[in-house]
Amino acid sequence: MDQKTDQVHTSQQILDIAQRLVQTRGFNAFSYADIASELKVSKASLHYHFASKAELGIKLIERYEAGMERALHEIDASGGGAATKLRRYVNIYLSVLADERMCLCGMLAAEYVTLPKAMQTALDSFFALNERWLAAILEDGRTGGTLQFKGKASEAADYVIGSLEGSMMMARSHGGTERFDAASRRLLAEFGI
Amino acid sequence: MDQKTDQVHTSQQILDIAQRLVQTRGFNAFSYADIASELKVSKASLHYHFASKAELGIKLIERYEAGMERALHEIDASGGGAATKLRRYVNIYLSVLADERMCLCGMLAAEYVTLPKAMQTALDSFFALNERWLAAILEDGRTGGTLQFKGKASEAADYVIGSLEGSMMMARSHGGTERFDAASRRLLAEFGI
DNA sequence: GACAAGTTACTTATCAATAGGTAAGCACAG
DNA sequence: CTGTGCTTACCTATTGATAAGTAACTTGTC
Repeated sequence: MDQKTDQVHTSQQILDIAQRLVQTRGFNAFSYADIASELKVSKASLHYHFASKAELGIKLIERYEAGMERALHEIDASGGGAATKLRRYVNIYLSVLADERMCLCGMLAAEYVTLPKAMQTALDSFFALNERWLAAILEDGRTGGTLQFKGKASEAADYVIGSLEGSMMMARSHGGTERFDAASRRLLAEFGI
Repeated sequence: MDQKTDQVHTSQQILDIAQRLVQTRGFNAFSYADIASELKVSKASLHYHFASKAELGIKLIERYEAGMERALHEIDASGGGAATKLRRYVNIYLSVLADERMCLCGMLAAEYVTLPKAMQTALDSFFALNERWLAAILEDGRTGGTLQFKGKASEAADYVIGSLEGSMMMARSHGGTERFDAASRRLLAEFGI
């Protein structure tokens, strides 16, 4: 097999495994050894691709944010009103939970104070992206009369993010998505949908 | 000094320090060495009081749940309607956040899958207590006309807990309580208060 | 009330396992 | 023969945990 392809392939595989481990166990509860044994490569090989755990963590957040950005653009492009877009946003969280995972960044938010500064900065950026996008959708919906809420759209956006992340966390220990479903329906109902 | 008093004293101090560490850093991100150096005792001494980290964790949750139970009984006894009681419940979370901490159990919920079974069970019990109490208050308020919401009270209670825990988590990385204040006001508004 | 026999609350010293990380070198494609 | 993608073989620090000992106090027995 081609080496360059291999490199990309291996790097991606490392990130895939690491992401799943962070989403299920958290950043402080997995090690290079965990990835190495699963991928059947040496720990040193992991250090070749990601010099330090902090660097791996940063790449993980950046990739996750890029994926989220793509998903948000797809929602933007897919047509439908603000209410539909909000529903689709909630469904992103639902699909993560259905895979028995936490949101990568929700997990990392819990570990925030223990993370390297660069990871904290990357995390801030992820949540800022979500807040901006959500606030715009909410404001748009209120203007168009399809969404109802009071106060600043940015505050409402923070509320939505906090609610979804928290409900996800709570639902995870009970298995299944029922609790999250109920909570997200309630959240959407607040906006009149 | 009296020995028995000493034991209680030291055990409490260990729990106090461990609790703060879990609430700020998480269970997987602190060690016996952290407590030992802060309390200026040997690690072995910690193992004398709490044979294993898992045992320490269980005691931590049990004590926290007992404290919560006391706080809830105080709210019950303090008079006032369901709306006032709900407000006071939210204020418990607010005071924890004002101390720059996460809810102990909210933190542990994030680490759920990495915890010893006995800790998971203790955690379940904590959240079950909160859910039961909240559901009763909510149902009471709805019956009395002081709180408005739709659907099952237990589901509404789950929603409140998830929202509060999540908003707390999100607020923590931004310092201050403003974001949590805004979110909790919005949450309470949902119930018509 | 004296004194042996515990008990309590620690200590020092040590352990195996694991953490993240590095140095040096090998195989192989271009 | 050079660079890429790895490996083997380490290293140091830290993890939770244990063994063995000690000083200080308590308890039961005579």
